[in-house]
This record gives sequence, structure tokens and C-alpha cells, in this order.
Amino acid sequence: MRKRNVTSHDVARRAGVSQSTVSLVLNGHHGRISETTRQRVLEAARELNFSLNVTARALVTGRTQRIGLVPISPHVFHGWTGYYIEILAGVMQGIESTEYNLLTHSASYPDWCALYSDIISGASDGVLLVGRSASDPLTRRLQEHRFPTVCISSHPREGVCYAVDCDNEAGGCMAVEHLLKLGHRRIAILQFPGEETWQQERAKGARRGLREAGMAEDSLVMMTPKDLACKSLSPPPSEWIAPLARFLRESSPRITALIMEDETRARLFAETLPEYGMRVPDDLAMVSFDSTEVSERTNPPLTSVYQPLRLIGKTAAKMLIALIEGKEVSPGIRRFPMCIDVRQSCGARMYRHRESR
Amino acid sequence: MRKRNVTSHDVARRAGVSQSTVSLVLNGHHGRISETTRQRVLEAARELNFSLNVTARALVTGRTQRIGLVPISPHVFHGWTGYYIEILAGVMQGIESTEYNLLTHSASYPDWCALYSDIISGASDGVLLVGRSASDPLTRRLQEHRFPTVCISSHPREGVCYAVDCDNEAGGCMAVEHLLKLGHRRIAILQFPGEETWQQERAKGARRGLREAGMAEDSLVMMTPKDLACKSLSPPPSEWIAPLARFLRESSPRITALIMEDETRARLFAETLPEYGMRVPDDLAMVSFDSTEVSERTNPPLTSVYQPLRLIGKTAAKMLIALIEGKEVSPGIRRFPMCIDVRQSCGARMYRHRESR
DNA sequence: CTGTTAGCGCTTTCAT
DNA sequence: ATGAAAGCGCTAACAG
Repeated sequence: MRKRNVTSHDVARRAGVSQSTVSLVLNGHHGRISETTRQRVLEAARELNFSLNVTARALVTGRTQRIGLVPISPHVFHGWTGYYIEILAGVMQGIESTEYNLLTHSASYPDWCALYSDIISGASDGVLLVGRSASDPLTRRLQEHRFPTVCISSHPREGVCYAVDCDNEAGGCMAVEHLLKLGHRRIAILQFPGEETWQQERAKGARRGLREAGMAEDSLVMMTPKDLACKSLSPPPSEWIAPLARFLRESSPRITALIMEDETRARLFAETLPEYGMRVPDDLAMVSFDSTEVSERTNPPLTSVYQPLRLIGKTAAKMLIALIEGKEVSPGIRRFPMCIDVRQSCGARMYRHRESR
Repeated sequence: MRKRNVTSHDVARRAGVSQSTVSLVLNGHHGRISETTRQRVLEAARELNFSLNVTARALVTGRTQRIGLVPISPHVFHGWTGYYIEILAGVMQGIESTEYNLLTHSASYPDWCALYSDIISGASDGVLLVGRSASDPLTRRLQEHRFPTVCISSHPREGVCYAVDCDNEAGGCMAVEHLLKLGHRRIAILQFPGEETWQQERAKGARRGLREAGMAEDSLVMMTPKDLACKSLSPPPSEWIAPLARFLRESSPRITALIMEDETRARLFAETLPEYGMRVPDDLAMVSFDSTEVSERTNPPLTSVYQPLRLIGKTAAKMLIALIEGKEVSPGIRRFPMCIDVRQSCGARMYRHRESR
């Protein structure tokens, strides 16, 4: 059905030279080819509308000029997830002036092994692992294989790796500090199932914030869906929203502030709460994380701990390309600072703790 | 630096068979290989951690198992553009249960020729052209080349093509009808520079709506940035927001309603308007298009003509895969209906004209 | 049932 | 300066 593509052989024949000469010309091995031949080849190529087959080139050079993006699941693109929208924007910015295209590994993989196979199968020169579970064997395996890999947000707990993240611990601390400063004495953190590094780091920071303020341990309530006696935090909302609302209302001493890392769920919760007879910020102060448009446009706008997601995505992409191209890249976790964007969900008047971006 | 990958030769050697046998086993040519050999090969492959090189396979089969996505510019991912977020979500949904990955053509291309070359260079089996200008030679050239191509939203004005779009004309008509019904007698449409099919179709629909209501021609004011004496509709906002506000205020007879197709700009305009002493909907009714979260979360929420962008993205992806796989696909433009989501930007009480999605 | 063989289209020595 | 030839890792006839 598709026309057979013209090959460099066709060009060679037309230009009356050998195929290897065509290749030399096209790869700009300057000086090695006479100007006359060069022109002849270029013209033949143009006349035939020749376009070099990247697959064949990749096979011989071992380079595809593609970087892979591995989301924790293809579903992350289904909703308006602020985190992914921003990371993706950053990655695009990082590669848009390069010769690399972005390959999103979104096919259906029965397990991480299949994904692993697909990654190292040579479809891309390196990958960006976005929010992959730190305990995921995938990351370690890629590392062992010496496959160029940069982790975003989540990273293996041990061993060297290339990763870009933010200062989660400081962020967790900030959230608690802010709430304490506003007078809250019973603060809950809803922890999602999973063992991501950023979750643990933020929790640690939160505890530190509490300690530094000289508060009692039990001023901070760490919750998981289990505490709410619900299996997951997925829709239908009634599954977790109602239990959470009840849990908060019936808490004693009363919990007056809630930290939810997931913006989208935080928004859903804040906006549904009135149905359960409570309001943000009057009956409950809320702090979310990431501070994308999702938090910004929640009703009421959510105070949120900001991380520079675009910068993180961009940095990771550039780091990966450097790695691929064999440049010197110092391993480790590159961390960006977080800051708090104060809006209306804690009752304070809206203001910004940082320059507008 | 990177380890040499294990090849099927290595597996063959270890299993004590020929390389082609390995290939046959891996490709599941059932029945042709004895179960004993099969197991031996599979075990050897597992032991060596073998993973098939997709580049080599692609070279010989001519199939990459990738579909390309060609945005009108890589910049579309920079902001919270509702249109792209939704289309991307749809495309991901369309391919997530398939064996295809998504390749975003986001490298820097000096011109459309370079992009064209990159597309037909064999990096993907087909492409989704998102909002490419209808007058763009790229589309036509791909068609001529018989390269599997599906256009989203924009499509060539003549000749056969595979495209997925919505019923723009009906949408344009709806917007005008709605405003007329609310009593508006001077309605402006801000047309962005460009000659996209959807723009023209919507404009045509708007005119039809006017005619059908028996209104005078000049009840509809078609504007372009030129009318505002500004070069573009890009930031800084003062470049076009102030002129547009002035234009509306000074219009005579007074323009009382504005249709802006671009949600993001519509939002910016609606929210900045108070700085110029006007308010939506009191001083100006507004209707936008697409009706994504952007319109939904504007202040005030914008009445918007909805198109099922996810469904469009998903349909296009599935259509492309069918095309690639040589299935029968009837050419032409597959159009989905539009409908109007009434919110608060026209002063009416909020209600929905369609089922919740 | 399994092995031999011929490419896929390109890059890259190595001769000439 | 140019061409011949090897080979990247794989698939798919075709033999045996």
C-alpha cells in the first residue's frame, strides 16, 4: 500500500556515484567529498525527494535521537493532573531545541518486565522515569544495565542514580510551620498508599516542623486510607470523601487542618466538603502540594507548597541528553527548593511567598 | 559506556540452535517449533536477559509500532491549553491497550520540509496531525506519499483525507443562537489569524444562525487583530486586551456579546476586563469554545461550545492504527456533534444542555 | 521441525 | 576523492 521509499541507493544511481558517497555527503563529512559530487548528490536527493531512513541509521549507529518518557501509568494523562501537565511542559521545553523527539511508553505492558524490555529494546537512547515507585525493580534494573536513566520526583533509595527532585523535606516542614503559625494544633496528613521517596521525605519534614515548634507528637495525625476504612482513594468519591469528612468532624481533640499532597483529590475534597456540612477554610484549613493551576483555581483557592515542576522536567531532560551524549554529569539527586503559595484555604488573606513565575 | 546488548545470536548459541530458530520462537510461529526447543530457547533468553532489538525488527518488517503526534508547534504543551490536554488524553486512551507507543515530533525543525522528512523517515508507522493548518503543504505531501495520516480538527480543504473533527458549523450557529435568544443584537466574533477549516466553518455557522433568526447582517461583527490595530494576540496582554476592551466600549451600536474561540485567551480577557471598567456578564456576554476546565474554571465560568475532544483524539488514534494495519477505513471527515454548556458568562443561570460526561 | 541464506538501509573502515 | 565491502540485529523465504 505505501510506496517503497527512495533509498540512498536510488540517489546514488541517479547521481552516478556509489551509495557510500551519498552517505558521506549526507553526513557532512566535509572536505572528503569534492564540491561537484556533493552538489550532484544533493540535487539527486532533492529531485527524488529522498529522506534518510532513521531506523537503518539507528541500527548501525546505535542512536535513535529519541528520549523515552515512562509515566507511572498511561492513565496519568487522562485527567487534568497538574503534576504531569507541568512535568511534560518542562520536558518539552528541555528538548524542543534539540534533535531529540519524545517517545512516550504508553503501550500496554503486562508487568514491569515487559516495560523494561521495551525500554532497553533500543526504541530510545535513554529514559525519563516519572514518579516511578522507588521500590520498583525497574529503576534498579535499568541502572544495572547502564541504560541512561534520569528519575523525576521518585528515585531509588540506595545506590547512585541520576535524579531531579525538590526539597521535599523542607516542603513538608513549611506546610506544618504555616499551619502552626496560624494557630492550628491538630493537623492531619493524608498519606496515599505507596512508598514514594517524596512522601516519606515530606512526612519527615512535617514531623521536624512540629518538633522545631516544640509541639507534641500527637499534634500531627498521619492518616492512610486504611484509617478511614476505605480501600482506595479512587472514585466514587463517597468511597473516601464521606469517611474522611466524618473522621475529621468526629476527631477529638478536633483536627482543624488537613494536608493533602494530591492536588486533584484535595480540590475534590475541598469542593465537596460543604455537602457534609463543613467548609474550607472556616471549618477546616487545607494545604496541598505542587501549586499548579489546580490549586490556584480550586474553590476556595488552595494554599499549596510549590515545586518548580517545569524546571524539574526541563532539567531532567537536559541531564538525560547530556548523559546520552557521554558528557560528564555528576550523579545524585538534584534538588530544587520548594516554597509556599498562600491562598485562601487556610483563612489567611491571599499573598505570595515568592516572586511571580 | 553502555553494555553491548544481548542479541538473538547469543541466545541461539546458548540454546544450541540457530539464530533463526530463536526468531521463530520469539515471534510465536506456533506449531513450527517443537516444544522442547521452544522451552530451551525461552530459557536461554531469560537467562541472558535477552530483549529483542526493535530497531532491527523495524528495519526488516517496516513497522515500528509507534504512532507519531505532530502538534502545530511544540509550544502547545507549554501552557494549560485545554484543547491539547484533552486531545492528548484521548490519544493516550486510544493507544493504551495497543502495542503502539506515542512519538511526539517535538524536535526543532527549521521548516515543514524538515518535519516532513522526519515524519516519513520511518520513525513511526503513521501520524496524527493536530490542528495543522489546512493550507500547510505538509498534509498534502504526506497524503501524496501515501503515508498513513489522520488529521485532527484541521484538514485539507480538498481531496480525500482521513480526519476527525466536530460539527463546527453547527457549533458556530449554536453560539449565535444562544446569544440572540438572550436578546443580544450586536455580537462580535474575534477571529484569530490563520485559515483553519474550523475557524471558517464556525464563522459560516454563525452567519447562518443570524440569517435563520432573521437578523440583519451587521448584527454580527467579524473582527481580526488587525481591526484592533494590534499585530498579534500574544502577550503582553496590553497588546490586545486594552484595544479590544476599548473597541467594544466605543462600538456603536454597542456590542454586547463576544465570541472568542480560544478558551485561554477568552479567560484572560474575561478576567482582565474589570481593569478596564467592564465586567462579564454585566457589560459583556461571552461565549468560548471547547468547554474544557479552562472555561469551567474561569471567573465567571464561561458559557462554551463543547466538542468531545477526548473522543476525537481517541477516534483519530484508533483510525490511524486501523489504517496502519491495512484495515478498511472509509476516508473523509468524521464529525462529532457539538453542544453548548451554559455557564455564567452570558448572565443566564447555569445549566447544562447535555448529559454530564 | 530446523538451519541456511538473503536482505532491510544505512555508516564506516579500508582500498584504490 | 571515491568505491567496495562488512555488518548493525533481525525476519522470512526456502531448503533440507
